[in-house]
Amino acid sequence: MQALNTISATATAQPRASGGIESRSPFFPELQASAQSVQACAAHTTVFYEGDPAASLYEVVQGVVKMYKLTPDGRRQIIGFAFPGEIMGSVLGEDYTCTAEVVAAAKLRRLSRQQLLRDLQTQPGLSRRLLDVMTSALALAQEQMLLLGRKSAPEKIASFLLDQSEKCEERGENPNLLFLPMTRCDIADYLGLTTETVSRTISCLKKRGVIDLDQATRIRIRDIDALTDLAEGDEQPF
Amino acid sequence: MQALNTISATATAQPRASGGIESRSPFFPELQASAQSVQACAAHTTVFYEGDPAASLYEVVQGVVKMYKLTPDGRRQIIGFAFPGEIMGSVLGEDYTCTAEVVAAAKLRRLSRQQLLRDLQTQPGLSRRLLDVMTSALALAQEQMLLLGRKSAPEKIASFLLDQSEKCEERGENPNLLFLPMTRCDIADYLGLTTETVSRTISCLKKRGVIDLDQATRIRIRDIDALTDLAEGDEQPF
DNA sequence: CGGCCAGTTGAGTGTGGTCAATCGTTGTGG
DNA sequence: CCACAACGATTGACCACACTCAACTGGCCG
Repeated sequence: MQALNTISATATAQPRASGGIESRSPFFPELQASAQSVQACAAHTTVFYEGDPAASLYEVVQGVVKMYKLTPDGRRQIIGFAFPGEIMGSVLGEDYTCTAEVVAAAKLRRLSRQQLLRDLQTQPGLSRRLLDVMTSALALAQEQMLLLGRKSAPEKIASFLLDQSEKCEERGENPNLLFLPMTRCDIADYLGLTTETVSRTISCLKKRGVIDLDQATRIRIRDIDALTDLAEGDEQPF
Repeated sequence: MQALNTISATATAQPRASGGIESRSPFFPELQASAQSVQACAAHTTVFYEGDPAASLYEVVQGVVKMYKLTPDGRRQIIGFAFPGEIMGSVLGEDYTCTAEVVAAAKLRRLSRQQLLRDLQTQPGLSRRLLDVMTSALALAQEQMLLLGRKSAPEKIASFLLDQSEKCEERGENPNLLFLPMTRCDIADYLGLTTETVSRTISCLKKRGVIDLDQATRIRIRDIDALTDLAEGDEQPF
């Protein structure tokens, strides 16, 4: 399966900014053996394709990668964004279940799946950590299903911004100043909306004074309580 | 969780009409120790609540259980239906991430999570099997995100019916004769629709001759190719 | 300067939701 | 045993939220 929107991998220098996002330590420190290499990938590079044999897993060291699935006619659903410290691909799945494409210039640590499978036998703690990763991935997926199936556009946007804010906080950054390296179209495909609706809803939030933005990729949260209320559907959307 | 159906697919005995779907062997045969008991649960019984401490895991031996999440104002998203052979709850999560409620009279085998955690240390193959279960659960969740975010109502219904048909086939039953123990409202909450839309779409499929139904809970697939085309969005919905 | 792309904004439409009435089945109590 | 209540399913009329199509803006780079 090929991605429709696989834009030519022009090595465009990503407009700064993702510099701050970097994981401090490898996620699986015990796996130096199976770590093949750390490679740098420019934006729009496709790391792997859905349906291809899953030879490797990748740990995001720096940058952001989006994972998505496509319908036969080209509609896209972004499954998630992988930030530094996160793992893409699964140990036991024979094929990739989604396509991974670099959003903001990234460094990826490649792990051999075969090697990992062998390590599973010898390293007792490893499967436990993998289980841990998958447990939270599954919980996140369930939360996203609730969002996709039952939330309105304003609720989706508010939830997304709050999630990003939390991620910022976990990285020790200012949770009120979000840098969003993905495009409006990416956000739309993540939330089950269109670019226009994303743009409109964000404009509306700005007009209300809930958020503020100078550039499209940089959002300041002014009223986090209003955002929380909106995410939970407590408040009138418009 | 298709991997869960790696149970003996030999037997074809399909007992009593009201959903006497039953798995013949426990999913974790090595876990007789941690298996507390097998309890019978009537329809509408709640097995566990989202947010409660996850003391136990449950294997569905017979019947069907739905798992769902709620928004603060009561909207519901069904995360999945658990059929015989499938596991509910996770080993490493401290709290349940969703609520589980019996759809069709069920028998559930309870497994102590504490005991399972201990068994993880001593039984080398166990974590591998758990990883396997979670891997397919995650793949399924991703597929469902694509459905919820990007498919139209007819595509959702068609996809759902095909999924159910596949499940039938894996159980060794007639894949063209579906028994759906869940209500239209359950189906709607699983697909991110309303009961009315589910009902309308099913009626439309019937009118077109794609499916046939005498009772609401029993659907015969007459034209599986048309259904496949519809699920992929190849065909005009109406 | 001009092309390109992401983003924004506007106008109009349509899919699916809301509200409401009716039908059909099941189960219960007089 | 039948009447009736309760509930799920179906169908219709209408509406609104989000999508489509389109125009325009602003930033970036050749």
